[in-house]
Amino acid sequence: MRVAVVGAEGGGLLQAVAEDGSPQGPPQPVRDLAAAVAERERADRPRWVWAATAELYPGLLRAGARADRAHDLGLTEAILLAADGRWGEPRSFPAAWARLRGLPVPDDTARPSGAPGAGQPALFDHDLLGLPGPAELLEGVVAVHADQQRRLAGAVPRSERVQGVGAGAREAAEGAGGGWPGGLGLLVAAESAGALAAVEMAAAGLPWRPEVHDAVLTELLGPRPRAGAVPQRLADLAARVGAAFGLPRLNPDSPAQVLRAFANAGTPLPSTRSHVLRGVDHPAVPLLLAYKELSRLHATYGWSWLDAWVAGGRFRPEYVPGGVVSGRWATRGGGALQIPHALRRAVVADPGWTFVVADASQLEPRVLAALSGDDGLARAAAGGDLYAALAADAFGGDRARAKTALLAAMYGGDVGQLMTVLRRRFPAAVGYVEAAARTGEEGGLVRSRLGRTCPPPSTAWLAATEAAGGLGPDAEAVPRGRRAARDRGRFTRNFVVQASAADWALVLLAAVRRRLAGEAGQLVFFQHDEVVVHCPRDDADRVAAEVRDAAAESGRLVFGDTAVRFPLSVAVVDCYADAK
DNA sequence: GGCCATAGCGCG
DNA sequence: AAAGCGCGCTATGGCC
Repeated sequence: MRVAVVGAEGGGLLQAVAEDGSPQGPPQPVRDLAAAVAERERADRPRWVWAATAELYPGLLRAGARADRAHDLGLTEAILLAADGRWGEPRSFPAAWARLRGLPVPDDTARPSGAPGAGQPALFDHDLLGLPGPAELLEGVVAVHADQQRRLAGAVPRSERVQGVGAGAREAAEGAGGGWPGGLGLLVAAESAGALAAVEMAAAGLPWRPEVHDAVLTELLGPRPRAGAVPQRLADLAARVGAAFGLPRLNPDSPAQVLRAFANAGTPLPSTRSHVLRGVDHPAVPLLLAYKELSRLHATYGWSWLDAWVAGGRFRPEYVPGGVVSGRWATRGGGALQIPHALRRAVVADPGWTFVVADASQLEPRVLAALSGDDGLARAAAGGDLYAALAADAFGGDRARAKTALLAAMYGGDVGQLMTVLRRRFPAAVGYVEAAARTGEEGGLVRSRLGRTCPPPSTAWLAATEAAGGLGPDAEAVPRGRRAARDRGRFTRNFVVQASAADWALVLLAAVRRRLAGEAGQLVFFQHDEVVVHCPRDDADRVAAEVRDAAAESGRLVFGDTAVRFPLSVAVVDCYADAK
């Protein structure tokens, strides 16, 4: 059971549609959309079909209407277009509808920034679309949904549709148990569930104690300075860095000035990166390293961040599901996915509540094992410490070398000998990523386990590689083209692993969300391979068990029958900093 | 004044 | 030990 929905001046329109998108009754006008949605949710638990979860759901949720399932037309359109190699085309609902009707396609307009909920974006305003009213808007939602269901039914997992995929990739994919387990349906459902979770997490907020944050800053930087002033500790360090060079006016934030200072001191450096500085013997180095670390903390997550992003004891980032090409999430403002470990002290559960923090251990190598169907790697991934098992199996017990080799296989580093060992012992796994790299170098497309598709090469890339292969290329064109090809190979090599890991994590998130429905506990954070649930202390053990079950469920749904395990490390802690 | 590229580093 | 992948964010510094 599906119900298409559009909002209109507080009320809205609902219309039941079948699985294939055909209407199953007349449009039903409602005066109070949230009340109508809540009632229908209780009665039928339908899948809500709407233009964009991020636009419609926050208001519904605020008014008390929680949705269990959705079909987000914009997110689905993006997945379908990408699967066809059509990356640059606008993917919003209005764009999809315009394409369907053969009308000029509007650009994807950026959502206005600002406080969540403030100023409703006009993206789906019927006036802007030149439409007579919400009835026509509903017609569009129904039509685009039906079209997407047709395209989803036709999106058969056949890798030969992918340009440039060599036989190796095809065999590797099929050897793993056959491409996408259920077409793109699972991906689309998980993407929409993720969008619901994102809105709910933004509404719940991550518990955040401003006084603890302030105490951490004060301990590291000195007391909060007046607006615009530099904290004492930073001013001291900057002065001492300057003194070490005999340059009192040196600005440590300026790489150019710092490079000049080192050059004048007889130590020319390629850059002022920390790892370069660490190899330099000069009295300014430790001061500079300390300055850089504290300066970053102050600039990015200092008192102004606290003022801007924490209110009422909650940090409310704006998540952007599917914001990364690999399907990982991004955030808009607040830097929620880069919170420094030092500040996780400030993430403290409410009285009587606690956090269940669960993160997937060694997710990407496990994903590679499951993707490639490599028996040896799957054996190593069947237990707790994959790298230790790998080391015992093929690297004479040297865990560090085993880890380096496997990371290089997934990311494209050059580790010479280690790769030879890896290739001999785990031919399917290495073959899988190398086929993906070859496809990328040739300009082809690769896909995640659930069918999320990488972007095609840019026109600049095509120009660079064509210039290198053309007749009488100039001397610089050849290395430039080769470099472009290699760069893209590393991207697609990594894409198949990172994006499949994102598939798994997204399905995990959806499974956790479903298991928590009706419970007191709430998802409050999701970071690539990690979920955080805020729950009453008495529920923590049950929540931890649910999260573990959700991980096993995600493994089955995404990878089917595999020996590979996806263990979670689960911590029940009152403070986020105490997890792992 | 705003815009943009670059450098650098936080997270996974 | 560092580097290979994906991001967001800030400061600098050149440009219009």
